[in-house]
Amino acid sequence: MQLHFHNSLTRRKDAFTPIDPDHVRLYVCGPTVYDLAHLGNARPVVVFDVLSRLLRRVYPRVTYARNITDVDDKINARARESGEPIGAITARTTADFHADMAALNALPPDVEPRATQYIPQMVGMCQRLISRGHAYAEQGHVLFSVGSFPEYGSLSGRSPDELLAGARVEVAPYKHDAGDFVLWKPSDAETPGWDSPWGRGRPGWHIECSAMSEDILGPEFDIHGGGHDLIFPHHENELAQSCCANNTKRMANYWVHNGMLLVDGEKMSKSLGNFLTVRDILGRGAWAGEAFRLLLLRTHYRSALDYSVAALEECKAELDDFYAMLARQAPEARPHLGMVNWALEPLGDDLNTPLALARLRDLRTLENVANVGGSAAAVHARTPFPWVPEPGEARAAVLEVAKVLGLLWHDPAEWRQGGSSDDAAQIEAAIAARQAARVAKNWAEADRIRGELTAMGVVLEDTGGVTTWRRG
RNA sequence: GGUCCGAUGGCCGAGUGGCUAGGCACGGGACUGCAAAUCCCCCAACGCCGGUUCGAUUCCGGCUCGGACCUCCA
Repeated sequence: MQLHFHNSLTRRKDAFTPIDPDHVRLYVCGPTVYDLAHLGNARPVVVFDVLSRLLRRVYPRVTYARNITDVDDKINARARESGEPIGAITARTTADFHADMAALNALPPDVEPRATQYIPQMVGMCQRLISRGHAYAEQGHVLFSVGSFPEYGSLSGRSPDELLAGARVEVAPYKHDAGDFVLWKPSDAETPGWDSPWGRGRPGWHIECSAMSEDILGPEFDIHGGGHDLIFPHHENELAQSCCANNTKRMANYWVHNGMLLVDGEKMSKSLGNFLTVRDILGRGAWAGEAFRLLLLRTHYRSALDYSVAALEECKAELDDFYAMLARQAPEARPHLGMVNWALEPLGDDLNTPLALARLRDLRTLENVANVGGSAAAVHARTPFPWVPEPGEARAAVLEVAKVLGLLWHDPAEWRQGGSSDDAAQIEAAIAARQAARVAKNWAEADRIRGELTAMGVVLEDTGGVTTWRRG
């Protein structure tokens, strides 16, 4: 399967050619751990989770690295405000992040480096940059010299002149040039710091990503991912730091950026204060994590996505339909490789998850038709050939495709009947009583029992002579 | 102000130089004792103005509106 990705470097969709086809290397910018993850933070995690699953399906070996930034002035500020020690803040927030992302079924990356473990590498990178003439030390700071790197601005499509013209901050006195950015900065006694050739200090502009990606993936790797808002200055600076320190051309060959999550048409961000945490969503019920994951995947990753509760509930209803199919008895079967590949094919075209989901629905319809009856003429018109599966075959294909999307991981019975499960026996007894009434053609009694169950929030489904139930 | 991205039916959302996805909602039907579940059918769209073309929702230009970035940001 030939993959294609939109590459921010070239601003077009490029065929993906790994540096080493036997080992694909992916780096994604992870969280700064000072607060709970909000919905916007979850988007890149889920998007690149699908990307990494796809890569693993296509290539024999994939290394996916995603950092934890646990040294940052936002963390320092939070510690000052709350009085909580920095280490406690970062440890707790990291654990919360892991739990929240697991609830979205995002697999852990292969490597999850922490900035505090890479201070020597960052210092070393600063030294290399200075010795190569790309950085200078001034008043305890180390600054990157933008003028030393003619390609600066190529990722974000800006010329250095434009960048200076648009600069809206005052130029610090220790900068030789207004566009220069801080790689290392001094720490006072109250601020965390490490010894360095320039005195006690701490990392500046996300040099940790450059140091860690080089250490783990090498000076040049395949894909660098993150949110669209990171292109400038974050990734532009990373690229400059890494290329100049390592004397390489690109750092990463493909730069992949996800669009922003919006709420009421505006970016969800901590600085705007309009954010909802992942935990807020998860609190809506056991279904909410998967519903939110589906919500993220039903829009193409590069588009803006406007969050709403109505959309989340629509996703829940759609998952109900999938789990209704999965809960039905069907023989074990092997997935039909041709149909699975047909459904997954859109993912190779710049991760077109909405189209893959449309095909997943078609596979669901085929299973329903095989199981419950009906016609699938409309589906057959779309599929590569009119596949008429035996019961269980399309179901197996659905699960295979869902694995790459990271969906449908719940137990179907648990999804449908979970929650307050202590009344399950009572419900089963009522269903048996109703069935007896139906056999006796005592419709009034059968409907009375069904009415009682409806009042309890239980929905009956009499499919194929078998009565199953779910919570409505 | 500069750079970039987007605008598709009631809502969400793919895609394509002609054959015009999919979902939700609405309406109709099949099935069912009645429902539910399931299946089928129907519905309706490409922001505005020009240009290129036999033909434009798709390509080009302009405009309007929305969003992102311009040294905190996923």
